[in-house]
Amino acid sequence: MSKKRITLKDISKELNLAPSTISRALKDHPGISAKTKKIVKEKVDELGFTPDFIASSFRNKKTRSIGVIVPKINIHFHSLVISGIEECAYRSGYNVTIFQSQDSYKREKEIIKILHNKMVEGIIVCLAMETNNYDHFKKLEKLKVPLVFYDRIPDDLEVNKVAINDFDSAFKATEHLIKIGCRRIAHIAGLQSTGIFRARANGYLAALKKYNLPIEPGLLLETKELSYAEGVACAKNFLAQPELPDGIFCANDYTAVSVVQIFNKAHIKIPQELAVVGFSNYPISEIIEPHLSTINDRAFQMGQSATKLLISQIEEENQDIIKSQSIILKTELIIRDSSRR
Amino acid sequence: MSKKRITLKDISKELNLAPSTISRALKDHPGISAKTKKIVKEKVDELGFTPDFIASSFRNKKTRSIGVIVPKINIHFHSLVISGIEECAYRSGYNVTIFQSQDSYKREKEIIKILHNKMVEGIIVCLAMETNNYDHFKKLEKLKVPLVFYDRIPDDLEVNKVAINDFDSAFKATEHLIKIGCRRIAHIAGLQSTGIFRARANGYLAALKKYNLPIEPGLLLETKELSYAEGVACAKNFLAQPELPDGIFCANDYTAVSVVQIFNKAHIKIPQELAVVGFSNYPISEIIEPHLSTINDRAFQMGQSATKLLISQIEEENQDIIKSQSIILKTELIIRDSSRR
DNA sequence: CTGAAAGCGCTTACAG
DNA sequence: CTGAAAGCGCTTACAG
Repeated sequence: MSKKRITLKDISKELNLAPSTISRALKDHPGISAKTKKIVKEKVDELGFTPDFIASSFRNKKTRSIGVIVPKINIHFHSLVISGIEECAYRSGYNVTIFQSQDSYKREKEIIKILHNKMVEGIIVCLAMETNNYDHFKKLEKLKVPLVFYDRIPDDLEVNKVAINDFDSAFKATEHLIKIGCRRIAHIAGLQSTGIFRARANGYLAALKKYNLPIEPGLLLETKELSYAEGVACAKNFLAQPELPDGIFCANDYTAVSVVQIFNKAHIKIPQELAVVGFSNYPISEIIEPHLSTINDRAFQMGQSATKLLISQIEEENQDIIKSQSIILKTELIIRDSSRR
Repeated sequence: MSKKRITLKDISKELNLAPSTISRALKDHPGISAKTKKIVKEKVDELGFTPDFIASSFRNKKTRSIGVIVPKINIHFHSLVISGIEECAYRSGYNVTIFQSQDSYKREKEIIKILHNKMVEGIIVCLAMETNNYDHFKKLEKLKVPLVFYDRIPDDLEVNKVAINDFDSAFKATEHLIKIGCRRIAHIAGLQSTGIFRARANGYLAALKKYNLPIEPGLLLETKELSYAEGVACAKNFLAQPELPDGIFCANDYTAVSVVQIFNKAHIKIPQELAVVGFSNYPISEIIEPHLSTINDRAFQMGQSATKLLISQIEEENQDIIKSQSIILKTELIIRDSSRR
């Protein structure tokens, strides 16, 4: 499609040297004289030659490219993870090819099939919501394609993974509410069939238990996707209860924002009468009034760690001794006005 | 790295057929008997063969892969555009390799160099903030690498581009404020050396002119990056003026949100005493109270259109007759409570 | 309808 | 320090 590319052979003809010499000179191969290297590099610059990357990928069986499968790119958390992936990959000389599963199991399988065609040297995945069969990943493992999961991770599979400790984070958040004096603490939870949301709910429950606070089923509401609208519904549910909660820990920031707004409208003072903690440290948490206490979930670092881990596996010489690694990132409780008393 | 891949040759040996026959059978080539196709396909399924994509890319000089350069992935607008790009590319059988320029001219040039190595068949770009020299793109054009720009576009270059009409959109927004009765309308503008922000400011000015409203320099404030914090500063500036504005059109939603919050705190009623319109339809515009009127800037469609345009250029047989195309997407003024009287 | 052969542009083991 | 040769796994023009 473009006009004819310049090849190694063209350079070799121009200089009366073998193509192999040109190739080596360009790679600073030790067994080539400095003089030869110099004239080769000059000619290459003059003609604007760049080696054909596909040809050399083909020859080397190395594409220096990694695949990433996310549910949706336009979710802030994932866009931050991708940003961390790209940043780390770029510095290491890899490119990032990106796919959206749209939370569909079928599409995830299709993508795996495409990626398996060896265009990538390794894959980073956040599972689709629908996925609960992992055979497509097991196939990849057999072919020794390095694989790293982040955030949503296959339940009981020995895999490389990067995650935060959702249980601990939820425990910390709930404990914080207890320590500032809350005694009737509610939780807006994500879908309990998803591991991370179950862990957050369990962390909440564990904190209540540790401080001998009663556990009331009516104060733990499960949502399907932690949407703003679902948060509004939960907040109204709490408001309608005979005794109001004095603290709410929400499994994400969107639902926490709805709680803040609905209770504001009901003239219940935040944080004096109701303290609120969210989860994820979305940009909105610093904009809503009062600013929202939340858990920094380290999305950018998650992308970086996943990439580092993946690349280390790709470049590991002895593929046989590789063990699956699990990286747990430390989260941080950010205390802002919504829970500052 | 993986165990030995199965190749065409392996299949051909198993079936006592020539590799060329296998290759053709798999592509449903007309000159192969249905019977042969059937046995080939069965064997291929049995052995789990998939053709080596790199080898065929190398042979065909086609990677079916497009490159995308965005300033930063974790900006909502860009993540939406990328989402549109991925969606459209996936349906057309292309993959998307993504790079962040981090708004650096130097890095943008490096990326172009990497991409030029022919790993991609075409490129979609949103210029880095710093970029005002386009030589690196001109080089690509000479090599006939299809190129499409979106959002931030080289000033006076004949290129393929997808954008919205910023002037018209700003005009519409300002006109809306005038029609609901505002007479002292301010504008929080983006950096005026950037084309799109200049166009928005000009649209604002044109609307004032058309309706014979006075143009007061003190009511047009330029910011560097339309950040939330800059919005706060502008809002305070307006509040300190002897006569307050009764309408503000902001060049993005973040600054509009700051205006809403600062004026709320000063007990100025929105929309009764001050009407506000933002730009971009960020998720926060539907969360902040009162909900924000804004311009839907069609980010997802922008990604889709850019991809369609790029692919049409890639697949155009006769590369010589290609003219650069310019697609302008229609924006939509979304009226919400912040400007509903 | 099928096969033999050449070649895409590199890289590397081998030879000198 | 340099070169000749083989080959990565496909595809396609040519021949039959």
